[in-house]
Amino acid sequence: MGDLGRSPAELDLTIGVPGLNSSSPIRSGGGGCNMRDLDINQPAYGGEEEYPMASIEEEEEEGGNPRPKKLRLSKEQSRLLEESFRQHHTLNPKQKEALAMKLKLRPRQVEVWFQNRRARTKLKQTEMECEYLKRCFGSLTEENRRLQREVEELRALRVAPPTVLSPHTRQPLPASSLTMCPRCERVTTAATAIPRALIGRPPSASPFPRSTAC
DNA sequence: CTTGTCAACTAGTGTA
DNA sequence: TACACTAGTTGACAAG
Repeated sequence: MGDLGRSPAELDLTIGVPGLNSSSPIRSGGGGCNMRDLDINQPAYGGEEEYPMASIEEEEEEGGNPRPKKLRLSKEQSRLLEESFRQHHTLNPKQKEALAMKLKLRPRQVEVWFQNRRARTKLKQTEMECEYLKRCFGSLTEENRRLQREVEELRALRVAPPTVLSPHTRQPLPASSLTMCPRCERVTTAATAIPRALIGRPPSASPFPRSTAC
């Protein structure tokens, strides 16, 4: 992250300049700056490949350099690579070669950049997925708790029969006087459920006629 | 000194 | 078998 916030003065200091001697690197603000004192076009690990911007160091250190110093791509190189990455996440050999030429890098560097870029993209996606799944887990846990409470409440209702007040006397009715609509399963009293047309029928008749229940 | 970033590496795997 | 890719790692470097 910190790299994105670089000051402009730090950026274009180490672009390979053909013919520039390594003993006189370009630096900003005079001497003493330890940032970006490298030519980004230096090949890594002694550079067995031959490429337009072969480094001075390559000539100097033929004999087994342990590991090259850290290279940093310039702002412009990064921008072009990002732009290319937006168009396609992988490169065929021709595209790689062309892009490398354009950026004055070795194809291997372009290839590595794309590999790392894909890895970063995937990591970011994984992190986002992780966040999403965490949120899902949270809401499902909450939903689960709510449903558990509901189950407990319904269990309690089954143990103790419901208390229904008489619409006439406002007194609790005995459970035996309650009946349930077969369609909507709503509990009601026999007295209120009997339609007027059925009044006078034998008590065995259902208060919910087949065609007119609820 | 610690930590985060990133170029560049190695090892392992899939594919034509 | 060669090549391209991914995952994991290393090491340089900057910033806090």
